[in-house]
Amino acid sequence: MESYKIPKRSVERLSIYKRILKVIMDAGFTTVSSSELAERAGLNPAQVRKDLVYFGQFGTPGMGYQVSTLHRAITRIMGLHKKIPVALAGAGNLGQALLSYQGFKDRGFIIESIFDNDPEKVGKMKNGIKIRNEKNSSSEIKDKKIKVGIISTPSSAAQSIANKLIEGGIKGILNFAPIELKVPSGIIVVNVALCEKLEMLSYYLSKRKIL
Amino acid sequence: MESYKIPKRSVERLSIYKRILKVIMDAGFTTVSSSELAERAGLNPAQVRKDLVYFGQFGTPGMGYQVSTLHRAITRIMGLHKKIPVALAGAGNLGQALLSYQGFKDRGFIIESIFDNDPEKVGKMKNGIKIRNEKNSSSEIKDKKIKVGIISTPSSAAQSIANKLIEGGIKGILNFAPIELKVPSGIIVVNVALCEKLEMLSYYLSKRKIL
DNA sequence: CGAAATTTGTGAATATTATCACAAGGAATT
DNA sequence: AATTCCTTGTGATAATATTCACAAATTTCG
Ligand SMILES: NC(=O)c1ccc[n+]([C@@H]2O[C@H](COP(=O)([O-])OP(=O)(O)OC[C@H]3O[C@@H](n4cnc5c(N)ncnc54)[C@H](O)[C@@H]3O)[C@@H](O)[C@H]2O)c1
Ligand SMILES: NC(=O)c1ccc[n+]([C@@H]2O[C@H](COP(=O)([O-])OP(=O)(O)OC[C@H]3O[C@@H](n4cnc5c(N)ncnc54)[C@H](O)[C@@H]3O)[C@@H](O)[C@H]2O)c1
Repeated sequence: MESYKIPKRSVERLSIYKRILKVIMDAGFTTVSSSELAERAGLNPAQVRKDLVYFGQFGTPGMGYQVSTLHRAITRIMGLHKKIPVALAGAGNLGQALLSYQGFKDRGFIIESIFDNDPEKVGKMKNGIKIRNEKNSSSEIKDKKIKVGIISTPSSAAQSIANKLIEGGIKGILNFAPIELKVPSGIIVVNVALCEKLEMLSYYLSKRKIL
Repeated sequence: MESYKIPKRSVERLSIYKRILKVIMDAGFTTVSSSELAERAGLNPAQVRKDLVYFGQFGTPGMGYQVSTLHRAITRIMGLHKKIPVALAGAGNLGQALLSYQGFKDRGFIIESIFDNDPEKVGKMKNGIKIRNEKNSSSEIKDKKIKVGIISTPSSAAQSIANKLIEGGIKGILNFAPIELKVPSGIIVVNVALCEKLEMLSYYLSKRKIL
């Protein structure tokens, strides 16, 4: 049923290749080899080729890859060629940083709804949108047909807001709260494990007797 | 030279176990089994046991793990039992969110220096610290003996600020800029690949014809 | 045009990670 | 104290992921 088994890591790297291709393209180069890409991404050239071949044959032996063609192909493969409306739950410190992040817009992710439960915040405008009460999130998401949600509430509220988003029709969640969300099958959750990363850093530095 | 090869993933999961143990401890339980931990972390019980055994034998057959003992052990293994001074480069949207994040303090990460290059920001106070000009970052870090840095500048500035931090004696970097930093061997970089995560979400949703 | 130089795509070989499955250890129960 | 019931730690096995290495394709250059 699944189109071949493509490693999750390969998908994540696709995003990295796209970013690097953009840089190369802007620098005026028209072709690039797998070893050049690998060098810039800190990977093995064979891995770059394997990753790309999961999605099609983009290269020309003796020459490499057409930068703009490959960039466009990856953009399309990842579904980034059209705008994606997004709902944001939790307009706190992190939520507001995400709201004003240009990089999301550049990639086509448009935040179209914002939810919070703080009466101080509900009703206020942010980035041209009115912050709504999280109680109404399901129906608003349903109305706006939004499929992607970002959770940046405290972890205590994350599961309940996830349920509401899903009830409203959200199919994919980017979760910043340090908690494993329980979701029905078919719903995709991607966690941004920020604290874990910092703690990993602490581990490696401690091990080397640096801290 | 390296003490056994412990998978990076195991280290990251250690951090997850610690978080879950805290929840279980606060709920008043004194012991926990690998299957309970696995259930809550969305993992396989054997994996939980394997992960823990990399670091020591903490369990009692027939009973499981002593919650508080294991929590303390992990905290120590990860070097989180003492305060860790941190330098933050880039006091923009994200940087300011990180600054006011209680979770970092709770985990012992104390931001003691902030650098920016925006004359509007330099000199202003944030969380009780004066934002310094990034030009002076090396010497200030050297003076304060800070070993951990967080980079939340635009990616165009990330490499140069990384160089300065390292020059000042920083050994570990948590990097939010979407770029692969080049660093001397011995310096540890952990990337928070936020855009990649969102793009992955887009990919999986597109593949399922949801977007 | 033909030879040399590149560089892809890929099967095979490694290496790494995750899961299974069970003997052995210890707790709880009678 | 014997029995039953759990649950660990771990060797064996399976699944994944990465790297090697090379034939085939194509460009470049003489
Ligand atoms: N800020 C960071 O740098 C950072 C770093 C790592 C992880 N995180 C995680 O991200 C999440 C957000 O962090 P933050 O610093 O922005 O916290 P915050 O407290 O500043 O913001 C949380 C926001 O969520 C709102 N909220 C609470 N309950 C809600 C509900 N039921 N529905 C909708 N909104 C609700 C609050 O009113 C607040 O505006 C937390 O889970 C935190 O652990 C944050
Ligand atoms: N904000 C987000 O939600 C988000 C999400 C994903 C990734 N990121 C990444 O995080 C980084 C920061 O994002 P942001 O939204 O906070 O950007 P921002 O523009 O709001 O902030 C960047 C800050 O860095 C400062 N700066 C610039 N050059 C500097 C230098 N050489 N030394 C010190 N400081 C310098 C700027 O003055 C500014 O204050 C970027 O690389 C961005 O791609 C941000």
